[in-house]
Amino acid sequence: MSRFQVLPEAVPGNEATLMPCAACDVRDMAICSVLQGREVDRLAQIVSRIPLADGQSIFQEGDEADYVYNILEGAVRLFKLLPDGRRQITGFLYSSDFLGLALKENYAYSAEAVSGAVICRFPHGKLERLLDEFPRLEKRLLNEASNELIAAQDQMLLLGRKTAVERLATFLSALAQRQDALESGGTVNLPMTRTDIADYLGLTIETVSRTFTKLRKSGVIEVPDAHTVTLMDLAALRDLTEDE
Amino acid sequence: MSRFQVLPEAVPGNEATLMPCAACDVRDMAICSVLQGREVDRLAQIVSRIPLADGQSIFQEGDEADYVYNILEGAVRLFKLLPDGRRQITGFLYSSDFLGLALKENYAYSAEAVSGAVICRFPHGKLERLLDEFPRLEKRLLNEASNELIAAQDQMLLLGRKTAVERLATFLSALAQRQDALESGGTVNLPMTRTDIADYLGLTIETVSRTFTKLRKSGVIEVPDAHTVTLMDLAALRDLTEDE
DNA sequence: CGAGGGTTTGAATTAGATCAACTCTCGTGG
DNA sequence: CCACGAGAGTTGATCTAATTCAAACCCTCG
Repeated sequence: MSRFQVLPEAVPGNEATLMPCAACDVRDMAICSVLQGREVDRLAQIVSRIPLADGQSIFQEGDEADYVYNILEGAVRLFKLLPDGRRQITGFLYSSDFLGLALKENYAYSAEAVSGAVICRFPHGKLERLLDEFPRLEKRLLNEASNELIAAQDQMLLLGRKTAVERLATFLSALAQRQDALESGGTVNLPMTRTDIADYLGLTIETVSRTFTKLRKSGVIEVPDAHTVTLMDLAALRDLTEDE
Repeated sequence: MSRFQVLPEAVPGNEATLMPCAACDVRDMAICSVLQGREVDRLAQIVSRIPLADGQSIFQEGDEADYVYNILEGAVRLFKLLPDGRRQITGFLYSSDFLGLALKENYAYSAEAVSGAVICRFPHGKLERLLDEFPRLEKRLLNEASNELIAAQDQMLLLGRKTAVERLATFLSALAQRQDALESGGTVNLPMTRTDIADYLGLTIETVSRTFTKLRKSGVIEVPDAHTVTLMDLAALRDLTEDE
């Protein structure tokens, strides 16, 4: 993979490089995994690998939806803004996630790199044609959309009805799941800032900070640095989510 | 249609009746609209028309997802519960809406009739087979899922960042859209209770009631009865949503 | 060493929740 | 025909979880 790596100093220019999908890190996890043998060659011809600077915009709400993406590395945030600047982050994407499910002619939300993001870009129109050719790909997307919808409903429950402690516990618990930190003592990486977490959980940055402190003082987590959480008592954390 | 009408007194028994899709009220709006000519006959063989008593459960979160549905008449609510009873309504469905997009083996949420609901039931497995046969149907579902995801993100913005007035204005404005009440003076029907609205908007029933009063006193709406809203100033209502 | 993000902590404020009446239907039955 | 009760909605008084305002406290990096 490293020979396709675009060096950090190349980032500002934002140059895309062609990439043989066969060598891709997320080949077996992303939507591409439903393609077999030579089928991926078709994909390889239409994708570009794009490294992003932290904070860099991928697209903005309202832009023409010309491309869809796979996340190869790092983290990405999706969000919507109100005219006065209030922001709601509707999701974080990590490596192997697909970006571009919810779209019509234009993107319904904005997307930005959080940290260390490298993405794989597909022209939307060409992907549509591939969908007709490979029904398995379409099935996979429908399945992906179904998962997204379930996650969205969980998030609505969180935003509409959960307390600050329940929100943060749910967030950390889901991250732990995603990062296979499945037992106490495990460690979870938070690539995003407290402001991002606040805008994702429908809270203010101060409340997020205070809630971290509360969890820390109650012995459920430790926070060696702002972007690392050690799970001291995963069962207790799960209890705090109030999920069944 | 009337000859397929199951009379109200038959509701408690919940009996399903076969139904020729050709005569269906929502034939041209629901997902069925992508099927042509004789294709719908295949559908007709696997569907049942089921009238529901108000408040009746369609399925519960965790149930095996054996069926998917179209709403033929009336309104349906989808919701999730926390163990202590807090409820978040994740959406209302109305006639021609599809129910069953977000599912794996089991339903991820519960569904109940709100009022006057009549639904059309498909065995999940048989629909899956139809999907393979009619790619257009699958495309339509993917498109439907995309719309749902966009709506879900709007709702996250509402729940995470909007004030009570903004939430109610957004809700009423969306209902007006759906019911083609596109100008001031138009009237909107609210099939659900204040409790339902509260659980949808992430508020309490008292706050919903006070917010209705506020909108009424400011001359934006009139409320002839609890289930009817007259739009006195649709532009002002739209402004209050804070959407662009 | 000093500047500027990002984060934490404290004190004061407030939007919305909670608690508590009270009203308005509407259906039931004496 | 009217009394009654139950469910749904409204309104008022009080409370509180989270926000807002304010001030430090890191770090890292030039």
